[in-house]
Amino acid sequence: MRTAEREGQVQWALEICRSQGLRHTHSLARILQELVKKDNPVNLSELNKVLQAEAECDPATTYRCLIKLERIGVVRRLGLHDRAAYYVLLTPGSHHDYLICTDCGSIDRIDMECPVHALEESLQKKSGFRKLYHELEFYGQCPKCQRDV
Amino acid sequence: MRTAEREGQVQWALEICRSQGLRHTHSLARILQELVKKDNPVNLSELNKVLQAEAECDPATTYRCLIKLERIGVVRRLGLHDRAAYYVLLTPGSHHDYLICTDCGSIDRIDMECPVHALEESLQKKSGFRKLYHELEFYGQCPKCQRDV
DNA sequence: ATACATGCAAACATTTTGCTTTGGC
DNA sequence: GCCAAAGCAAAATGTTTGCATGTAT
Repeated sequence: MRTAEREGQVQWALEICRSQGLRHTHSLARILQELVKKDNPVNLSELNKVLQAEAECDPATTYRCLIKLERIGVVRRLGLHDRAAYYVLLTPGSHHDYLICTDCGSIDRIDMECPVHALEESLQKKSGFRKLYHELEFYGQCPKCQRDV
Repeated sequence: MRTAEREGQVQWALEICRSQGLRHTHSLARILQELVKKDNPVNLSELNKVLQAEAECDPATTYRCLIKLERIGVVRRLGLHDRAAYYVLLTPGSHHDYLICTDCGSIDRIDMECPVHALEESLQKKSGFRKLYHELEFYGQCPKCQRDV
């Protein structure tokens, strides 16, 4: 991804934040930048490793920011197998499924057409649930970890 | 599910445990019984609420049992959204996807043909991952929680 | 000026481990 | 009798909250 493209995503997110009444603070901007830069689910401690190291924001702040961002629909929180919660930026039209190694925990985005969209719609009608979305992850042992046994 | 059927599942699981070298203890049997009875993903604290109350087994024991059960392929650990680890019995031929309420946390099993199986196979070839399986969950707001707003 | 956001520290929840004792084989 | 499993208690990990202070609007 090009720098300009990243910058655009950050701007897009900040725009939504502003329109939803969040204040434009240094912490918020930095968190969004990191999320865009990683371009993959990240958990709190990973984020904090970067941000705290630079004394740019406190873990509690990161945590609270992410909650707000989730509430306004800018990020999504994923429950991957780890004990930690993971967060991804929800840029428009971007939905991703993941391939995760049960041994080393590596997370790869799967580039394929998601096969679940159609079902999601019919399920929404059948179940009466609202605001439906899904999470799809494949787990297994990655090539590297197969060798390391 | 009928009692006899349940009993059969427990026996099936115990059989595998034995063949894999696990000892047939009271705790193990009780944990399997609970898992069969719930017939839905359960987390540690739910299990312990029942088992500890009856002084039937210690949380640490439950925890360690589940790890063993997972290792030998009798249960699967799921990473649902509330960050507690959930466990389900993996009876042969049973794969389930879930519909989960983001508000109250209710977990419903979805009775539909899983649309991901075919993809799983091709992904296994393409990625070089081994022992691939997937986890698919739909999240949304259930009818009851829509009313409660 | 006001309300929201931050930082720090402490509280919580849950999982994981160490060690001694018990009990299945 | 031997070794895996259980029980108890403590450590580790990660999340969440309280409160005083700072800062965007």
